[in-house]
Amino acid sequence: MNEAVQARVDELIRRKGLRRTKPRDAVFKEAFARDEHFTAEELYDRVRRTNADTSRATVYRTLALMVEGGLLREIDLGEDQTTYDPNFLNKPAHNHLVCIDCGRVVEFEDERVEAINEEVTHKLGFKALRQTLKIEATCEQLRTNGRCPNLIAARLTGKRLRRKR
Amino acid sequence: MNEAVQARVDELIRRKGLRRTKPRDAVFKEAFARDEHFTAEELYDRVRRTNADTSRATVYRTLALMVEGGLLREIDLGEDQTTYDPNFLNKPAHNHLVCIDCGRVVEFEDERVEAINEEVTHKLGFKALRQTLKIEATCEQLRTNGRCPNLIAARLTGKRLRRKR
DNA sequence: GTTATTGCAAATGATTTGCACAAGG
DNA sequence: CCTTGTGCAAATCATTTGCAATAAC
Repeated sequence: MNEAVQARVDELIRRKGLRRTKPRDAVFKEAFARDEHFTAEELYDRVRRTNADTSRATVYRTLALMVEGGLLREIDLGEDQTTYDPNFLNKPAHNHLVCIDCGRVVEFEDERVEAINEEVTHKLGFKALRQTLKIEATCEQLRTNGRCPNLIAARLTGKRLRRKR
Repeated sequence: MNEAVQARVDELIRRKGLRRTKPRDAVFKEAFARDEHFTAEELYDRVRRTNADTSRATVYRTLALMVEGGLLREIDLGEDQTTYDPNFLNKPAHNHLVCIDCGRVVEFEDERVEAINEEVTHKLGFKALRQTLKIEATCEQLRTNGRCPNLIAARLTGKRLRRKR
């Protein structure tokens, strides 16, 4: 959790008149410890490693707080569980490409997409607030070489590649 | 349900070796009776009006069938329930703008967005399969006039405007 | 006749919530 | 102190599933 994030957390605490508590701080910290997306359960597991008495309820409650405060964004990766993205503070308008072969998620930015979005939205009589572009794609490497490092890694870690329980 | 949709349904039935049943046909028919998005529960209600003995289970099962067969797409409108969009057969690459003031959803197409998506995706080493762009926006009419017909209508129908149970 | 399909009710699973106790300011 | 925050367990609620009965082909 860098200074910029720290500042946003502090501001959130202040603005909402919240109290500083150990469990909540542990969740804040863990959420921004890496730039990876995570589910509530994954974050819970991570928090528990250093803070064994934190409850799921607190994790969920703090997640809701961060989303409402604009620190975190919920993104739709086609999973049944909600996925949280901690990278919007650094890259406020980034998009996601999801590989349906290996499940890898690549973030990318492109100001042209935004410009067009703004234009279209304005033409329709609205004012764009935020946007999410998700591209589902297949892996060229896999198609041409018959193999892709991410797919191999995903299989090794037992990662579930397609949606639904 | 027009001929084109009918043909796709027939093809799905044939390709999967499914049987023609009354409950299932009722769901197919109702799903494409209008070009509006719907939730499973809404579709269930609509189906029940003409086919009072159809069960929720069949509605869910048929929805899954249509999604898998590419007739319907699940879209993320920020609701807790899954929303289904029957318009991808006619407009395979359309996008959604969601007004956070009144909840109205506007569909739009723009080939420039697609072109850029293709380019970016290719550059990243993937091949785009499908994409979803969701723009969350505020209503200019509401901001300047202090009122917007959709918001009034939404309030009248008791439509829930923001997410979560 | 077989096999797919259905409706029902029970199961599932992520998320939320009520409540009594603990901790922050 | 006086609230806000917490953990726990129970509640929710959309969706899925097992199963015996029913309908396709």
